[in-house]
Amino acid sequence: MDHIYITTPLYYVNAEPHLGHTYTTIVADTVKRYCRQQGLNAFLLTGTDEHGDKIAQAAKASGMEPKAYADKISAIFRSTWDACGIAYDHFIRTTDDYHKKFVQQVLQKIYDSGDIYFGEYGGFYCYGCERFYTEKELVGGKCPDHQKEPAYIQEKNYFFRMGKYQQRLIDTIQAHPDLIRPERYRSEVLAFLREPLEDLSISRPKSRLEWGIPLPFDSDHVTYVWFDALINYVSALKFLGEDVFNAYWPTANHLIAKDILKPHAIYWPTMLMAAGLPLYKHLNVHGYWVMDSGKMSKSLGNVVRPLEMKERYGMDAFRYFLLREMAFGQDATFSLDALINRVNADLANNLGNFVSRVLAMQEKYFAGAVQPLSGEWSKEDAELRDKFRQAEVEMKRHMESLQFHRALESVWVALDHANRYTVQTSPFVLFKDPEKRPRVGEILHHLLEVIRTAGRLIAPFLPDTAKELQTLLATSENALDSQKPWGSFFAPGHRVLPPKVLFPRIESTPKT
RNA sequence: CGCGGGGUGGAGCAGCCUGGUAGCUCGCAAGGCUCAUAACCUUGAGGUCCCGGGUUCAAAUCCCGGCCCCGCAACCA
Repeated sequence: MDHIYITTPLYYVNAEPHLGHTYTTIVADTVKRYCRQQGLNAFLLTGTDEHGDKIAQAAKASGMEPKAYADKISAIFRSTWDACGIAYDHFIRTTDDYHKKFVQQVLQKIYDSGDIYFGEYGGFYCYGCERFYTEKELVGGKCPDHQKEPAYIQEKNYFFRMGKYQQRLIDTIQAHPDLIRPERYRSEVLAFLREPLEDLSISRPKSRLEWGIPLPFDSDHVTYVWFDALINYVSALKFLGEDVFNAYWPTANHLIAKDILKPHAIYWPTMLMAAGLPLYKHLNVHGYWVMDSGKMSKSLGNVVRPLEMKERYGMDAFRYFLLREMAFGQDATFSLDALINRVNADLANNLGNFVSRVLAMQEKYFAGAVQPLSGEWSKEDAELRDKFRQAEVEMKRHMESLQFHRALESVWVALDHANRYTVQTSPFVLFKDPEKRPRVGEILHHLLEVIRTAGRLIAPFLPDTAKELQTLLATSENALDSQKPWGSFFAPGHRVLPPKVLFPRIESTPKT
């Protein structure tokens, strides 16, 4: 396989980007960068979901047309991802013409094949909320928002024969154990599928919801969320060309949070089946960030704004925290204390300080000039190299199972060892004896290899830092991509730059 | 019997799928080093891995039961 297609969900434009959006997007970006580094053609899609009642209402509330409102919020998402350095390849909006057209094509196709029918839908409708409630949602028979009893109304809607594909879906999930992962979510889906699947309401009458894509076979109805929002994953590729679609679609890796598991694990594959399209390759599901609001400064409230985090701590520090702290699939706690702790311990102390000490010695002892490596390696030298080889192997394994926190951990195990090696070999002591200076040069050569290798390994996670490391090494060849073996990268005499503080220690929680 | 997750040294977590000396970060104690961002290195104290059964030569890890927390339950990642 030489392609991989990675998607984030389409973010609903009823709110500005928050921590949840940011996490999924950063994970997607990291996976893309990693795959690209592994030699794959990686394509990352993100975008915005812009239709629906909530948007129409929000637009009205701010005195705007729905499209103008969506334009505004969508632009905020896009510029946020740009500012965060997210390497997306295409940004799709569900209001894009090509998308609307494609959605209609798919609807027409499924309608023609008989899997969409006109039926009656009855339910408890609250005129205040302008939405239906299920019996379970009602509190004491009343709408939880308006404290009023909803009216039971019936309305004609179009339905997708989802139930028809239930068994095929179960069979598919069972035949492909890693279709939905981590496994807990697969189990959850299979558990849900033990109950009969009802058909899916996919339209709303225009009289009640205008802001949507009209059904091609009945202009009095518009598409309700599912067909509109999910199909983007395919429409974006189709828009870029049939060859792009053919190359990437079979490799699709969707990234989502657990709240939209059901639509992606059940509605979407059955829709694809009905449309005669192959299924995605993996559905990758992560957990929630739980706000530790007790430890958060008040002005931050419960909203973590990505740009604010970038401003305060730097994008890489923020990325590092998110990727290192959450075990993909499980919930994790977000707190500034934990973030500061991580940044100080792992980035400032372990990585940053390590780079400083190595470059400082290289500068002080040899004016930055790399010294030659003799054929004879000490036991420590070989062990150091092996630790990084091991880190690379483990990283690969953990990336394949989406365990980003473990992938990073394996690099830091090696970095810890590099700090230990520095003390064990003590070049700063040896240097005092002029006869031992060649050995000091060798040790530093190995330590520069550590910087190069660590830079390569962390590049998908901390792209800016990796670039800075490369700059400090000052090599003409791209140090982050080079596959040259340990010890053969630096030409003797090549000058590296003096140290620079990569991550300043954060002294205390800001109380702004 | 709605569904799911969790309960591991002072705090926060990983490990559990693929049983076999209980690991990480922070904090604490003592020492070392001086190249470095008051960093880095070494050592130490501290744990009935929620409880009770079971399987096994062996269980934090698998199975059964119980207790206690926490999310979700048709469109907030």
